[in-house]
Amino acid sequence: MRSVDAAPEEPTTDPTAGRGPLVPAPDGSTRGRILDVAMRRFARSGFGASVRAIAADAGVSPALVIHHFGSKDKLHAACDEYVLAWIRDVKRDSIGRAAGGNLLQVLSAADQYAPLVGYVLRSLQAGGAVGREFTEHMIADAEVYTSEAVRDGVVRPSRDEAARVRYLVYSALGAMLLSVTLDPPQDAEDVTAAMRRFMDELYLPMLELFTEGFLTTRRMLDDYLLYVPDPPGGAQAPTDGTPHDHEEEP
Amino acid sequence: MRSVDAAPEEPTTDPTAGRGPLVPAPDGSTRGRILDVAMRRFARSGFGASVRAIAADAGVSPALVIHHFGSKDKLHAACDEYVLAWIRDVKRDSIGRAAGGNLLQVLSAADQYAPLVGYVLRSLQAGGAVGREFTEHMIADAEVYTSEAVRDGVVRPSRDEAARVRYLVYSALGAMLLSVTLDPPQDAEDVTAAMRRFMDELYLPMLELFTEGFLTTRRMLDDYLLYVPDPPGGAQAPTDGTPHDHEEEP
DNA sequence: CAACAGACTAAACACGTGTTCAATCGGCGC
DNA sequence: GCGCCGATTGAACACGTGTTTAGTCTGTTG
Repeated sequence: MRSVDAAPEEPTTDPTAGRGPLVPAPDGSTRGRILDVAMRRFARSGFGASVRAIAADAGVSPALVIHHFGSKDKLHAACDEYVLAWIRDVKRDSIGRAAGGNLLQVLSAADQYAPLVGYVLRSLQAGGAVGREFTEHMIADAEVYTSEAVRDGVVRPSRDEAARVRYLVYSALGAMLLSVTLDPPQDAEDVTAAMRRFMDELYLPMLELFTEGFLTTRRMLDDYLLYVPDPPGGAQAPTDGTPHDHEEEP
Repeated sequence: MRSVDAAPEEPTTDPTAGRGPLVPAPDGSTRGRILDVAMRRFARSGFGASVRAIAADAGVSPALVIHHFGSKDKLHAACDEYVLAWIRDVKRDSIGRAAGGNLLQVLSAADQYAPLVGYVLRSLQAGGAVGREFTEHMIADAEVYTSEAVRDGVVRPSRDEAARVRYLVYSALGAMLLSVTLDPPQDAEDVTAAMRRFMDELYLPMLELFTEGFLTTRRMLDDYLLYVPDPPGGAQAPTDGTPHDHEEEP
């Protein structure tokens, strides 16, 4: 019997409610519910969250979560799989609609993804498997998008496409991570709001940098290219042949 | 950023080679020794390191470190002060020599700073006071340097200088943090080596982006500038929260 | 019904943690 | 000598942790 004398919280239930799409409805099983609240608790409090806290969230005894998952580490691993599957779903769906572009934007756009985003950030912070895999996903996607954009002529080619993509993803992801780490939202559920705020504030400088650059002179780049053995890829970049509007201010 | 304007010789320059005054010599006192090893242990193992481990490193009993510092939290605070003072010293010294430029570069150049760098990274990771203050230092410095560079005509002006500086610092710091988090050096003492490797690998795309930009068309930037209330001109901060949420294009 | 299986729990176990306590040791002033 | 005080310690305390154990309950199957 699940009388559970004191279950003060767990207002977050109502699993199959008229929620938006793409939130995995936990099946009726207790195991599924534990998995769901564990993932949310990890997202909110970090992976140091105690088994007892998770059990309380789910309204069960600590022994039961061990009974179902074997150990806390295995529960952690199960949560990792859970959010990776969730991410795959979101990605597949966002490919369907023309949204395409940036997974980060899609995720931060809807509050329903707050636990997902929180979990990913926690994993990035801890150097966990989910963080690593998420980064690889983003790099792989960005590689496709940039190569298309280069082909279409809206993005400049690079002397080392792989390195550029890695740099861009690391910068974007790292800046975001640093921002929410140094200035965390008081209500831990508002991580998506914090991300939107971050984007709103820093979108202009990013756009400026991407279209106008930062330096006015090519000297640093040319000097670097001069004395450094050229990078691996055979991809050549414009030396002077491709004229750019770069030369003056509007 | 490595300044390449000089002759094409590898950075054997190493502005701090052969001298040691920039690593604070712990005074003879046991308390000083404990503080020093505690800071190093925190840098190597994170702030979850146990008092017992620190005591073992210092060759004393756990009770003694509590006796000298009152509690683990106070020891943590003392370590924060310790590394902040250290950073101030490094900065003051690096201003003396023409190195000037980037604190990150100076710090990652010399292995003697490995504990300092490690500690700062741990603090950034944990959202601690040192991380926050270090970021503010970097932003303040970058503001000075960029304004000088803009005045000298080697850097383009921005529509929002403060936001740009913040964006650049967050990107650089965040990318670095993410890199060492996702791919940590096995020997935790080699964090400076990992940073140098990171810089070597990603310096080209950064330089490319800074001098040539990323996009070939101004459309995105112009569109953004069109429908967004123009950002404060006089180095002002963004207006407030929720200024212009979702709009639809006409 | 009896028997088995699995969900579930209360209580305890084993361990690591930060911290405290009482007691030494060693030097310095009187 | 005495007395005092800080440095230093081994042992314990109080607590939180993940996990185990023994047991109860419920449902299903023969």
